[in-house]
Amino acid sequence: MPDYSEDWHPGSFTKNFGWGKDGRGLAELHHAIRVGFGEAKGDIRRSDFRQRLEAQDINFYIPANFFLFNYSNEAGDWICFDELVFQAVFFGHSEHFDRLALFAFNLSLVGSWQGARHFQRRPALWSNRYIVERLAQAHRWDVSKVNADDIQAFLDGDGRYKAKTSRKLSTNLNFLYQIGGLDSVVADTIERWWMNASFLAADRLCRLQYARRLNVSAIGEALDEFEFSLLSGGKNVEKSYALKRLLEMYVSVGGPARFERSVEAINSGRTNDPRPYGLVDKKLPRAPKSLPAGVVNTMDWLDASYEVLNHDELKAFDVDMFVREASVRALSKIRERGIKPTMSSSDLMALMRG
DNA sequence: AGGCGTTTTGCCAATCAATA
DNA sequence: TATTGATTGGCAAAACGCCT
Repeated sequence: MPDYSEDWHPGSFTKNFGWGKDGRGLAELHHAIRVGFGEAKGDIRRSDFRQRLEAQDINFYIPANFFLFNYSNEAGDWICFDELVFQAVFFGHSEHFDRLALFAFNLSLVGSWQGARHFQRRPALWSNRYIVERLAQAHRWDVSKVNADDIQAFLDGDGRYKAKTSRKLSTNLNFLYQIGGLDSVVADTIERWWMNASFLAADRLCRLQYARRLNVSAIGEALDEFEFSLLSGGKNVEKSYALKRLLEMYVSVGGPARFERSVEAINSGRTNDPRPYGLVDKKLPRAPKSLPAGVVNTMDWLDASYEVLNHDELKAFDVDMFVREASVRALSKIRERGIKPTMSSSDLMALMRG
């Protein structure tokens, strides 16, 4: 069980990352991960990641110590090729990435490395508890109540926060929430980032052995313990169904081992397209789950309830795009037919469907 | 617009902790 | 105890916002 009585430290979060200006979201983080991993398609040395970032004057502490997953063994310190890295390396920067990265930050499970202090395993518990204890519980998901002053009041009123100042951390965190899109994280609908977030959380809980076995119930219990639903915008019937289906898929592709399996499949020639592909659950047509090349070919669970998308179809399947196009189509129909201000909403819906 | 007080941002120095 | 490396906070410049 997570220990929420642990002290909170700002870590290097009072150091500034340099997110860039005007609506670029977390593009700099996306870029940093690509720079750090280079051509690698598997775990890399923390020192290599660091060297590559510092060679380009990119702050190393924020990506490595707050967003990515670290572990060490006899051979040294490593950074995992997990779902967040997969999404950064194989897909261009998008809002899907920003939401996923913000989720990774809030989940705050980054493993450890040689010389790390104990509290650094959960480097942003202050954000994790702000989301769960303040936004979800006290504010009942009213995102409009989130601002630097509210974050600061939360920190100042909590004995677990151990630092001399709180203003800078509060303004920095509020800034991250704004550019990462916290307002869209709080959503009832199932989006692509949410599906990726379930894989990301599963990756980390498996790696940390909080999920002791690679099966749906063990991972599901670990996700509950670490409040996956609360950190990803709340629970509903559709999300519960989707999570179960996603975990079945996750287990079938080998869990954290899916990336190694993909590399093997490509190297051995068992798959000829090295690009990721997608699966769409026909009951959840809003969002496909992207998977690394070659990991599902032999799976017998892939039955008629899933649609397979090749890489190009996966790229084209963008919910935002779909919605935008649908709105444009509906608008032109409205103009054609001459909309009246007295129309009821059901009339409007009928028009949009037509 | 221009002046003025306030807040934010980013740089980096002081401090702190780990290791040799 | 010295050295190295990471964390935290101080500070000043820049940006913001609120008046005339």
